[in-house]
Amino acid sequence: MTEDTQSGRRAAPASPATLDDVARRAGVSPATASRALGDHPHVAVATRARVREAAEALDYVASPEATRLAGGPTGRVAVLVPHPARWFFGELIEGLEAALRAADLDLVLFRVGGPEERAAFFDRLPARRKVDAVVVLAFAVAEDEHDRLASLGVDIVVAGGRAASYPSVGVDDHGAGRQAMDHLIHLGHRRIGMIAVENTGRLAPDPDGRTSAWRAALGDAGIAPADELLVTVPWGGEGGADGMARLLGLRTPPTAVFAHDDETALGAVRTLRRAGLRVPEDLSVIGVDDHPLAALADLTTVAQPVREQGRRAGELVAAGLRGELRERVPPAELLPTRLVLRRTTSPPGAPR
Amino acid sequence: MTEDTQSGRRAAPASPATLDDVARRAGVSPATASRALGDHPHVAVATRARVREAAEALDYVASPEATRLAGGPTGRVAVLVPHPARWFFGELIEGLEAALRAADLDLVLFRVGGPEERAAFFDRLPARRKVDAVVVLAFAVAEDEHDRLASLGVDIVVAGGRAASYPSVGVDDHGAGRQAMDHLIHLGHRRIGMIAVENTGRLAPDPDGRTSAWRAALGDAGIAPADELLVTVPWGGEGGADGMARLLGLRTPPTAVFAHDDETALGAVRTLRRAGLRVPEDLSVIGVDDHPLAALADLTTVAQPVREQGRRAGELVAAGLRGELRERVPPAELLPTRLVLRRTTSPPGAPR
DNA sequence: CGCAGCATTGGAAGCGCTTGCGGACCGGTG
DNA sequence: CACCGGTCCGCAAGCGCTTCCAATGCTGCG
Repeated sequence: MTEDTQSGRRAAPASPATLDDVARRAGVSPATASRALGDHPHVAVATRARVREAAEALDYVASPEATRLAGGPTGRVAVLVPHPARWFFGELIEGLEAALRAADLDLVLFRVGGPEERAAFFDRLPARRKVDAVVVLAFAVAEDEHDRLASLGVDIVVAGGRAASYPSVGVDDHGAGRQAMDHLIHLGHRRIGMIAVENTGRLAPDPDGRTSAWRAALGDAGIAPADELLVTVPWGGEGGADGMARLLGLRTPPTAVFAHDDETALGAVRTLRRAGLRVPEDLSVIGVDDHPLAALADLTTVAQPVREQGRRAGELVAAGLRGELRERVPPAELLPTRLVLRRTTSPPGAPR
Repeated sequence: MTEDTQSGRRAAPASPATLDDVARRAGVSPATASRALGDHPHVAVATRARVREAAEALDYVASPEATRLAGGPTGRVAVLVPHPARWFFGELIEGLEAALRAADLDLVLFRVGGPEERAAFFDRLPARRKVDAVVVLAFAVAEDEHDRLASLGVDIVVAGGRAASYPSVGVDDHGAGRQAMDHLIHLGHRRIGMIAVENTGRLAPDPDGRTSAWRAALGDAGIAPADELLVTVPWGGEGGADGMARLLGLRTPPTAVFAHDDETALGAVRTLRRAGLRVPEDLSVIGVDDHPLAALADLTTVAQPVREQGRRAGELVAAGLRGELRERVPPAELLPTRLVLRRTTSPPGAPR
């Protein structure tokens, strides 16, 4: 901390160039400089160029604080994520980050995982006065939370799911579920179990999409959905393992299982392996997501473009901030999902 | 946009209470209000209380922009992360977020994954003037990058690895590697392969830690490390699968393999399964991390407290910002790793 | 050739908060 | 009783940038 070496002046950070510096260097007033840099109309091209040059030369970066204080946007968007460490959310974040970066927006992360964290966020609203928009990652916003969010007075977009009152981009969970179920049914399965995950903290905007698909697909195939075949577990591999164990404990276990997601499915597979059952010969398993490790486990699944969902959401935010899509009805974009055949599904009671 | 209802002033979001409002309500000057709220000395207790009340009543939140503009800190810390979607980084982020939130600091995420992204970041330095500190997540900062970072003029902390010039918190990679290797050697393995991962983008502050452990452990056991047993692959399950395939292609394949991390190990396991080999009967595999899915695959591994590393780094940042640890030598905290025995390792050529 | 009309640009007023400076007051001291 | 050293508190000057308003200089049309 005592290295004010070179020429006595500290490194750049001590006093970054200000707009005034740029203006002076370009030989214009700060007002004009501001307009030039901000791409405002009514600035001569030559002037604009000169200012740009000066800014460049001085390595100028506007102080976001001052900009904001004076009425401009903050250039920041809050991202509310339940579980940053889970693959699904991580992908969403990556996509989002790419889009936001392209739009020159900063991503401020807020975790809203457990109930307390979540309550704390909506209560204290730490993002208040700090961002231009907020992106909600795959969780349903409750009525009261909706109000709190509204009090931020900024645009809101949902990624990784649908939401009634906000623009959103996600996949058709019910449709994805149908793809999985139809595959199983086409293979000839009649007794199909479902491992759903608990909706703690009201995760997933469309919590029942996949489960309802299970029910609907069965119904359409003329099979009465037996309630005992639907088990609900905590999210994760362990949950999936437990769920599978419960299913195996039934008088007549299913011949195939549709797991809410790949990690749950992987857990189910472990239980089967440990029980000495072969997959898919003895029991088929299918998940949703196309998690990278699902490929390693040769898990058949319904893939969804997660990163893409994040990216689109980011673009939506950027567009909104640019003033576009302002008056339009909240668009709900649905990206396509597709069945990925691997080796955990096969006709019942038959190898291959 | 046309609801300027009540007495001409917009709804709450449009005009949050300002310090002036608070001051007026408390019957003092803004200056005093500021001091009262800021816990400055020389403010009568009664006054302070009155201001506090007023602030409370008005649901006042200082405008961070104004605060900062007037000289305060930004209350934000930049987090540089290569791959947000990978489990390791996700965990790091979760831990970091928790610590920063506790310190009332916002987390601004910057991805520095691919070479271009990385160059872009260090070139444009989008975090400039926007944060009070930066946390580097598990990648080695190059010389020139170091300089750029320094030009930000803020504290820097490394999480998930070691770094010569910055305070850091991570694990002893070499030590972790030794734990894995020693386990294999104790089991009686002599011919042990290593699947290392490419250090693209100069990831991992201590890129050679685990590999050097492989070499050292072998040497200490009186075994000459055969170069053919060391294969380097791109990070990920597929890489691990390829690496294993290469190892199997050797004239004399190893009887055990130490994979750089769990995902790589999982890939190796798949190759073995597909080759019809049994794990661990025919070949033992061990990884590092204790990825949640490693448990599902019954993978033996060396666990490292990832989230904890993030948390500690966050605390370090907070402490630094509070002015503590200012003059101390950059501390390099090393958290403990531990061997987690599961079912992918056993004595060579012998089940169980 | 004169004037309206528009493109440009500068002046200046803040945005909301922190703080140096100094005034008003109070109790204590010589 | 005048004066000193504090304690409290208000004034006002910015922090760096945006934007309203007005001023300037041209251009083009009647």
